[in-house]
This record gives sequence, structure tokens and C-alpha cells, in this order.
Amino acid sequence: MAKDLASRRRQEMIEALRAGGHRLTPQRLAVVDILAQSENHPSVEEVFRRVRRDFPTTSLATIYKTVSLLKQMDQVLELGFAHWGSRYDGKKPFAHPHVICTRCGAIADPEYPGMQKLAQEMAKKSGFRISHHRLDFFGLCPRCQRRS
Amino acid sequence: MAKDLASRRRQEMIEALRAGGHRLTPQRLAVVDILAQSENHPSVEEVFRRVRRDFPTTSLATIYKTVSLLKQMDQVLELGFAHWGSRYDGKKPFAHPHVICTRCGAIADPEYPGMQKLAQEMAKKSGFRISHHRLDFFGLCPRCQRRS
DNA sequence: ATATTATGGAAAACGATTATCCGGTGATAG
DNA sequence: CTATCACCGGATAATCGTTTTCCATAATAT
Repeated sequence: MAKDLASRRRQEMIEALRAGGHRLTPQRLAVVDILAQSENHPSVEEVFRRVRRDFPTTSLATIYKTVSLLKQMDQVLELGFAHWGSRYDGKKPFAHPHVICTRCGAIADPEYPGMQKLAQEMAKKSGFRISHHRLDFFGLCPRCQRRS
Repeated sequence: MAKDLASRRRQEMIEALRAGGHRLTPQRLAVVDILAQSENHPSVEEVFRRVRRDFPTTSLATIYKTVSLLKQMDQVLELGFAHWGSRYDGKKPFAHPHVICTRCGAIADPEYPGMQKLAQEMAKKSGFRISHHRLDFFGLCPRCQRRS
């Protein structure tokens, strides 16, 4: 049976850190593990809380530094929001659509293969040279619909 | 000849303010005018600078308050970014795609009619009840391409 | 082992935005 | 006409997520 996505991403992130000449400290490994495994697109705060379970003295700044580092090397995708804070996706560190619950903050990853073509169309119409994109849908997740 | 978009939007915003029981102060009118006319999706800071040409004592807080008010009544579209500040669209105050220049900050509005259908597809796939969306493309505008 | 460099932790700084306070203004009722 | 009163603008302080700074420590190279 093939390695699952989480452990593959873990390895890729570790490899990227090594390749970039960065040290593999226990704190960094903890952050990597969490980002590689989480299904829920955690915030820095969430990563922080989870790292603290194993390394209680860890500082929030360390999490920010490590996440930024991984972001720089395109090993995590940042979903930055203007009003609520940012969320991070370590499983699919490339642009893809998201669906965000405006009540509870849940985030899902629906598939949509047509983005490449759409980006080309927009490039043609606008004259821009497009490098990346962002596609977010906002609404209520199934659970919050029941409760509303 | 029909009224152009800018003056129509101006009227709609004024009407919305009146309908909401808000006063039409000179400062608010100035903000409305700028948002109705701008092609460039101005930031609050830009609106501020332009209002100051006519009302030099205006405070930044006033601009924020007025823009928020118009945003609340869906008379301007906010394009909030996590790292750079927010930009505002008073001409088309509803969700539509944008193309953003990562060098100079220029923003264009390419047409794309297919969003409605795409949103429905995503709703079906994810089970979310989708209320709005956001579609941004990032890259270099034609002018910045020449200079790169 | 020793020198060099990167790192983690604590705290301060940061920047866009929001809230608070207050004095003035304009609409409204009597 | 004027007293009232909610609304508004302006100045300033506060907020919040994030970034920076500083220093002691730990890892790596010589």
C-alpha cells in the first residue's frame, strides 16, 4: 500500500527544509507534522496549541517563523483573510478552491479541474501574466445549516 | 444618451444612505463620489487623500466609517487582503473576478459569466449553502511586464 | 575543543483597522 | 423659535494578528 498523503507531505516538507539549508529542530518537526496531517486548515494559533502539548515552552513567534519559512518555499498554502486571521493548508500547497463556513470557520476542498483554463482565459482578457489565483466560496457548512 | 455607470452608482449610494436614515454630509458625499467614479479600486488611504483635497480637516476615521457604512449596505465591494490593506469597488458592488498586479497593485475586472453555475457545482460537491464568493487572479499587469 | 552561525523564546514593535470620546450640527417636537 | 437629542466628524487611543528585535543557547564546521 502506497504511503498516504500525510506522510508523503511530511517527507516533502522535511526535504525542502534540508534542501534550503535549514535546521530540523524538534519544534519545526512538530509544526511540519501538524501541517502535514491536519484536515482542517489550522490557524497559527491552532498549530501553536498543538505544538505546546509536546513542547510547552514553545513561543508563538516560533510557529510564525516556521510557518512563514514553509510558506516561502511553497510547502504550505496560506489562506489569508482580511478580517479573521490566516489559515494554512499543508496537504495541498498549491492554489485550489476552498469553501469556508462563515459561522464555524470550517474549510473544505472541493475539486475543480477547470481553473487552469479559466486562468488562461482571464490572462487573455486582461493582458496580465497570471502566476497564481485564489478561489473561495463562503457559506454555511452542513452542520451549521442544521443549527441555523 | 443613458446616464453613465458612475453617476448611476452615485445616485444609488445616495439613495441607500437616505433609505437607511443616514445623513448626507459633505464628507460622505465626497467619499461616495470617489467610490462611484474610481476605476482603480482605491484603498481607504487613497480615498482619504482625495477627500482631503476638498475637505482638508477630514479624519481617516471618517473615511473608514463611511466606507464601512456603504459596505454594510452592499453599496461597495470590499477586496480585503491579508497582507496589503483592503481595496474597494464602488462601481460593481457584487462578487466578480479580479486580476491584481502583484507589483504595482493595479486591479482589473475581467468578465466571467460562469460563476453562478460554478458556485452551484461547488455547493453540490461540498454540501455547503453558498452565499458569496471571491475569485482573484494574481500576476503582472501589461505595464509591469514591460518593466520587468 | 573552539569559532561560527542559526535558532528559539520573550518581549516590543508594527500597521491596518476599530473603538472611544467629545464637541458641534442638523433635524424634530413642542 | 428654541430646546432637545440622535447623529456625525475629528482626534486619539486601543485592538489584533503578525513581524521584528534581541539575546542566550544549541548545532555545525574548522
